[in-house]
Amino acid sequence: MRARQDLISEGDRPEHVHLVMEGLACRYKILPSGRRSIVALLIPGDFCDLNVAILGEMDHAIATMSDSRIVQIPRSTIDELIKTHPNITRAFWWATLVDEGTLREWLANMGRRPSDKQMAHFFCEMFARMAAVGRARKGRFFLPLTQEDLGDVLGMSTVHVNRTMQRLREMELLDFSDHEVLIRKPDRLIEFAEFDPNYLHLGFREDA
Amino acid sequence: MRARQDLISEGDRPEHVHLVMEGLACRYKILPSGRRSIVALLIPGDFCDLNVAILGEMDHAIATMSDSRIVQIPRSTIDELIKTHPNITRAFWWATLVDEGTLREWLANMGRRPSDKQMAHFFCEMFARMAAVGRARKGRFFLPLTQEDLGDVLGMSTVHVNRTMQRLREMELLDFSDHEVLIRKPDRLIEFAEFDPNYLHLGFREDA
DNA sequence: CGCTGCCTTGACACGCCTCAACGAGCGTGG
DNA sequence: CCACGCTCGTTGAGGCGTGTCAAGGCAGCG
Repeated sequence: MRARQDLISEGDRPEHVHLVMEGLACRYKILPSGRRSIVALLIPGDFCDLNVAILGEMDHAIATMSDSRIVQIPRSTIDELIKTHPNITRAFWWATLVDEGTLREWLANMGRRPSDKQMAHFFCEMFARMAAVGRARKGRFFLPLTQEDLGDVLGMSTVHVNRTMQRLREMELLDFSDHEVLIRKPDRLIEFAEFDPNYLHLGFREDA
Repeated sequence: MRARQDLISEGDRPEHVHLVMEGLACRYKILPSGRRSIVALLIPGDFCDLNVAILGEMDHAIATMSDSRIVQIPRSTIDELIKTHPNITRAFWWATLVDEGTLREWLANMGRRPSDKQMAHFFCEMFARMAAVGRARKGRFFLPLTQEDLGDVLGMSTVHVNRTMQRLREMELLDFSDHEVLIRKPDRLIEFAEFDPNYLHLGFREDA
């Protein structure tokens, strides 16, 4: 799929479950005021809408951020797997629980951290996730977001995103330009952001 | 359990899954700065930590807000159910997906709404949820939170919680004192808060 | 060449936080 | 029985963080 296209809209009851193979997508909501809130980013390996298999109706929309490769899996296939393969069901469930953990972290991050730490924390998370699926090398990874998108992720205005980024750059923690992130001083960034990846449950899946 | 006690702490790997029968509990995180963020409220009928059954380790803590009645279910029982009863697994999964939807709504709420609407939205949600489990009558329900707690839910300071509440009271939308909420003008409150309960997936479970 | 999208900057206003103090209710102990 | 200390709600003053508005620059592209 091309960049900036809706995979699914709020209220849909799609017949397929989507899985990101390549590229970047996001979950978002549009509020009555017209403002957008991005509530999750989906990277290769992430399911977009396992919700649908269970809940039926989407309570948010999903769109691509960049050109992406997306796999569609018929809902009936998922249903079948759930009925017959407890282990796979468990894995699916596991995936949604990790999503949930990430949401909690974002919520705490947004509610109780100053904007620079919040932003730093976000980049730490993306780095950890991208690295976990082999999409980061030497502190570098591709992140096709504009500053406006970032604002919708972090809940701040574009102007403030811009200024906060400049501060992180001046602190020599990271660079972000041309859709590429470069982590300059990983240790100091992690320390500054107070980043603890436990909520991502990356580990070696020993807990599954 | 008595009020204000931890059911589970971050990092625990408890042997039981907890279910709230009576009272109120919350999920929360303490940030390194010492600030608390409450990321969910658990009312009668809510599971506290199905996470544990799948993920193993808690990435947040859970505490009671009021005296509560809590049921403990051995983890092994849950495991057993998952292995042998796809329908029950599906129901558990359903529950965590609803939690997730609520988190997304809180996130959008916190990031992109002014504080008065955010607060109004929160009360709408609690009313809807309490009503759904028969804990609300005539626009009244019990909510054992202090203004400080509310601040940790909404991501604002106690002082600002206080002032925002006064505004909602002056608008004659609702009252909240002595741990009791009274919705004065439900229609106007819902309109003001731009509340749409779809994300709670209450319905009649037709989508399950 | 003139779009258009995105980043950047400045000025200004306001929302919200912090600090500080006070009052009301309430349980506890003298 | 009253004094005390606690928690919680309330208020005021002042300052900083962020949002808004507006303008300009730069690169890509038709």
